[in-house]
Amino acid sequence: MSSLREVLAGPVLEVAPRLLGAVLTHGDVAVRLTEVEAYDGPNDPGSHAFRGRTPRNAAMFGDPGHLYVYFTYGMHHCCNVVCGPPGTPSAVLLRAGEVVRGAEIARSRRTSRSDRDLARGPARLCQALAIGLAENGADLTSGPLTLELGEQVTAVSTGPRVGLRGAPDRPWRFWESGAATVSSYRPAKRLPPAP
DNA sequence: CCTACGATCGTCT
DNA sequence: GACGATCGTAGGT
Repeated sequence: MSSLREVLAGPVLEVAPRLLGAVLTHGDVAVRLTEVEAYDGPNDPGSHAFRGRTPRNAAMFGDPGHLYVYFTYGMHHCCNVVCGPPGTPSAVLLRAGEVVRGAEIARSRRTSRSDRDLARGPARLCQALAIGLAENGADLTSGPLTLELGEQVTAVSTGPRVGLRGAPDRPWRFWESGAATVSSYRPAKRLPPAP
């Protein structure tokens, strides 16, 4: 049986689907992951690390098994699990999951009508788990934030990533087939019609 | 169900 | 100075 850190140190495209079914816990709230996206560091025009290391993305260049959290759209946070061999800035964006513990608390943090939507979407997942910049770089093998691999999910679907422009479409989004909590797909803004 | 749009600010050009 | 790994609401079908 391999440790979490060993698994996360593998190639990002192998790690990402293995995270489906894993449970991320922060204090009293826990979320079982149903949708993730792979970001392959320097080879990936869609990755925050594509243009090298900056203060914001520094956590991606750290050891696997840590969190990379960023702030976007002036109001939302998204979180990634850093993976790949140490120093390779690869990460898996946690896009959605189902709240399996602490639903009461998660509900109080969110303005959502249904429990299904509590952690459905990357920023909602962060809200439900109270993950913000304070958690950037957090070690997932100790402390209040922990990640536990679950039973391997066998029914996995793949498709293009969400919300990206300027990156070739790569089927690097993975979700548990049929899961109710998978985020709704919003295609990237369409280009204006050619003249 | 769907598409459209405003919010709001850190980051990098 | 432009834009974003998004969300919630509004309104139409």
